Amino acid sequence: MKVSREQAALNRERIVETAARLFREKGFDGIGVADLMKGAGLTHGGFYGHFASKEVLLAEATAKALEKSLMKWRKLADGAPARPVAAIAESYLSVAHRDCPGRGCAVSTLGTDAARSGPEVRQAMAAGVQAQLKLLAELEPGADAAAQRQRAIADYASMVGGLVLSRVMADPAQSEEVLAAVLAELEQGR
Amino acid sequence: MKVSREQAALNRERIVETAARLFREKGFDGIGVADLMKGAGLTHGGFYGHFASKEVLLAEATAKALEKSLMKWRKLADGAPARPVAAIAESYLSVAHRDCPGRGCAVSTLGTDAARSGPEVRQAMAAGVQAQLKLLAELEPGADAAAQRQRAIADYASMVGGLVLSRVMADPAQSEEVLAAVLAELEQGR
DNA sequence: ATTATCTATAGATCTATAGATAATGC
DNA sequence: ATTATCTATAGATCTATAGATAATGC
Repeated sequence: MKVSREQAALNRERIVETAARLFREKGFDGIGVADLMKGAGLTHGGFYGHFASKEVLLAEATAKALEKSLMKWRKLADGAPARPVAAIAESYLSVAHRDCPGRGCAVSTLGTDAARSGPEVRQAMAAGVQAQLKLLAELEPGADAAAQRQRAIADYASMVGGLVLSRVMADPAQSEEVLAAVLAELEQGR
Repeated sequence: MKVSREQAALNRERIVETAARLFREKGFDGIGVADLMKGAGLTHGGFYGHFASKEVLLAEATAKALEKSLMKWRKLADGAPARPVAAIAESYLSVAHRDCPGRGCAVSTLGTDAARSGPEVRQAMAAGVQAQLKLLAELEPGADAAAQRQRAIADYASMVGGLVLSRVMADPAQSEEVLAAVLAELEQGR
């Protein structure tokens, strides 16, 4: 039953990764500790050897999800140096992203849950958002740093809101109209 | 114990109003039928005389909340005929709105919950969003109806995303920076 | 007689803990 | 000997239902 320390660390990692996916797919209250552990291939009693509470995992999974998003943004920007923000926006406001909430931006899937959560979770998400805003601001055109940051915030808000709206729309045509409109207006603006 | 038909209809109405507030404040899974009924001054057993299930109430409360938002937008637009969209955006991206989720836009509080819900709830929210987009499009400047609608969608997405981000930010200064930036960029765009 | 509401509870599920188990690491 | 995981369960909570109650509406 017992595993090596190394394996235990890998198990912990797998719990966080599984949680980062399942929370984004089902929401904070949509998945329980037992099913979460099952998803990671463990039994639910073992959970509390790794985490003090479900909420601690929420915070960690949120941070992990946003770290991965930041890495993805960096890659997208590096792959399109002439128009990095447009590359990020096109990826963000895509049908693929809309249909894969479990691997996408945690703000678009867990933003409202986080806003209602305790300080640990909110802090984790706020820090992740700030990191993404920092990168986005560097990539934005603009007269000065303040103008770049303002644009970064506005663009991020458009992307988050656009994706949330596209997921609310049950009709695919309506949903894709939203994605296309937000993207078009975003690229028109510059 | 029994009340008149008229009173029963008023009670049903009060359950929906209470639900519309509490769901927006606490999320779909953050409030149970018992507490909901308590909030409406009734006992929880009586709930199922009015609604077939909690999910049916979710859909109805969502529709009610969005109807009220639409009425508010109409009023704001009528009160500022020279710049109706700006008036709506200023109200939407305000500290007051951020701090009163229970009386504010249901997309900003329940959008991600709705995206994970069944067809009834999603349909209710999608219909509410379409009604708001219709009004907003009429108020937008633009060469033709298509341009107006595109702007309406993009502006709505900015507002929703901006408010969600502002609620994620635990630090008031950061939160208000988001509101101000989205609003400024939105008004600059025209 | 009908029915809106209440009390009580069934049955499921959820977080967290206690204690047993068995393999690791000294 | 230590400890990562497992089994089992406590205690709380949640949706939904059953049956009783008492006031309305015919």
